[in-house]
Amino acid sequence: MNTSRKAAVEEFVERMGLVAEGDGLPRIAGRIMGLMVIEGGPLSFSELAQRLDVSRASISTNTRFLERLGVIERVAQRGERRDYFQLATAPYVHLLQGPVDRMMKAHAVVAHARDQLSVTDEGTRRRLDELGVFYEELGNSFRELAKRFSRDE
Amino acid sequence: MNTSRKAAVEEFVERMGLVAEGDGLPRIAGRIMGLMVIEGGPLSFSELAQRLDVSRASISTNTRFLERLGVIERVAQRGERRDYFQLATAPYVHLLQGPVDRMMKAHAVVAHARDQLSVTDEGTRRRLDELGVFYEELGNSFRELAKRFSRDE
DNA sequence: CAGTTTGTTCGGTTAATACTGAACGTGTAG
DNA sequence: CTACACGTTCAGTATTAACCGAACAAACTG
Repeated sequence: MNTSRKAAVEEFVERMGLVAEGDGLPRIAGRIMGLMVIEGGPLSFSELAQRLDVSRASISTNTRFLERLGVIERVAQRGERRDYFQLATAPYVHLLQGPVDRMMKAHAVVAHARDQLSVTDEGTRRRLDELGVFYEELGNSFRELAKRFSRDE
Repeated sequence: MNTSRKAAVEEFVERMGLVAEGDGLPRIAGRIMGLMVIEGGPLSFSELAQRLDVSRASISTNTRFLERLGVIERVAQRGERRDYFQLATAPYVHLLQGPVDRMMKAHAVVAHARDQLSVTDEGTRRRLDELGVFYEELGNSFRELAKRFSRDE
């Protein structure tokens, strides 16, 4: 039964890798997240490399990446030299920052275009506004979600 | 002054290409969208290739892509053999379908994992639930936005 | 019927980037 | 002091996918 659990965990970790890839994150980052969701406790650098069967170099770059994002945090173990990692509090909020920035950027692109050439044609202005509202609302949704997920859970 | 407008349009079109790329769409698809937002009217296949300085092959694949997505539609011109394209009604809703699907998929991955090994550890179950809720809520937000943008605008 | 235009499809090239192996610096243990 | 463990960095490799040119079928023109 332990073997089937192990298989299930591995499957989940792999799938989280693919999910992450779909969101534009490196696959290994997703696999790290997946493993950390399963195993709560702090995992050592080497343990990650071993369990995921991945080079230490990749663990280094991806833990730094997730750490910088705010999804995981590096913790020290008393008397241990190794680095340990665990999920940050409210880890998933930080996954929304990238999308929020992208939407703001997109909105700015549209607004800039509107300022430059809106005068000319009425239809153009209307279509630019619609597109601008789209990106704006999308950004707002992400921000609201982020607010929700920063409080609780 | 016409030259500056032309430059502004080109800049916007290029930037829309980059925005699209950030959203995981092919750059040319974004450029097509950008051009169509500026020029309202139906644009011919050849015109697109010409204005965007892009191979007809790319126009073919990307118009098909956007058409399939529902963002643009292929329209006929009386007595014309060429294909013309224009923005669909409520074009941007369809850009949300992909994200919605991805979130549902992600949620399913988490739910499946939860079903297989939730029994064992309490913390694991909690963390899986949190992640599941995250994807679920994200999907819901996309759906709500889609509903908003399918009505008006 | 020959020749042209239109859009699609396919094979190959190119560009971006995730990942690895190896070299390195630092700290620790024997 | 030598040997090893740990994490980072860099250069090279591999993989993915966007894009193009060319060959093609279909439809129209003279």
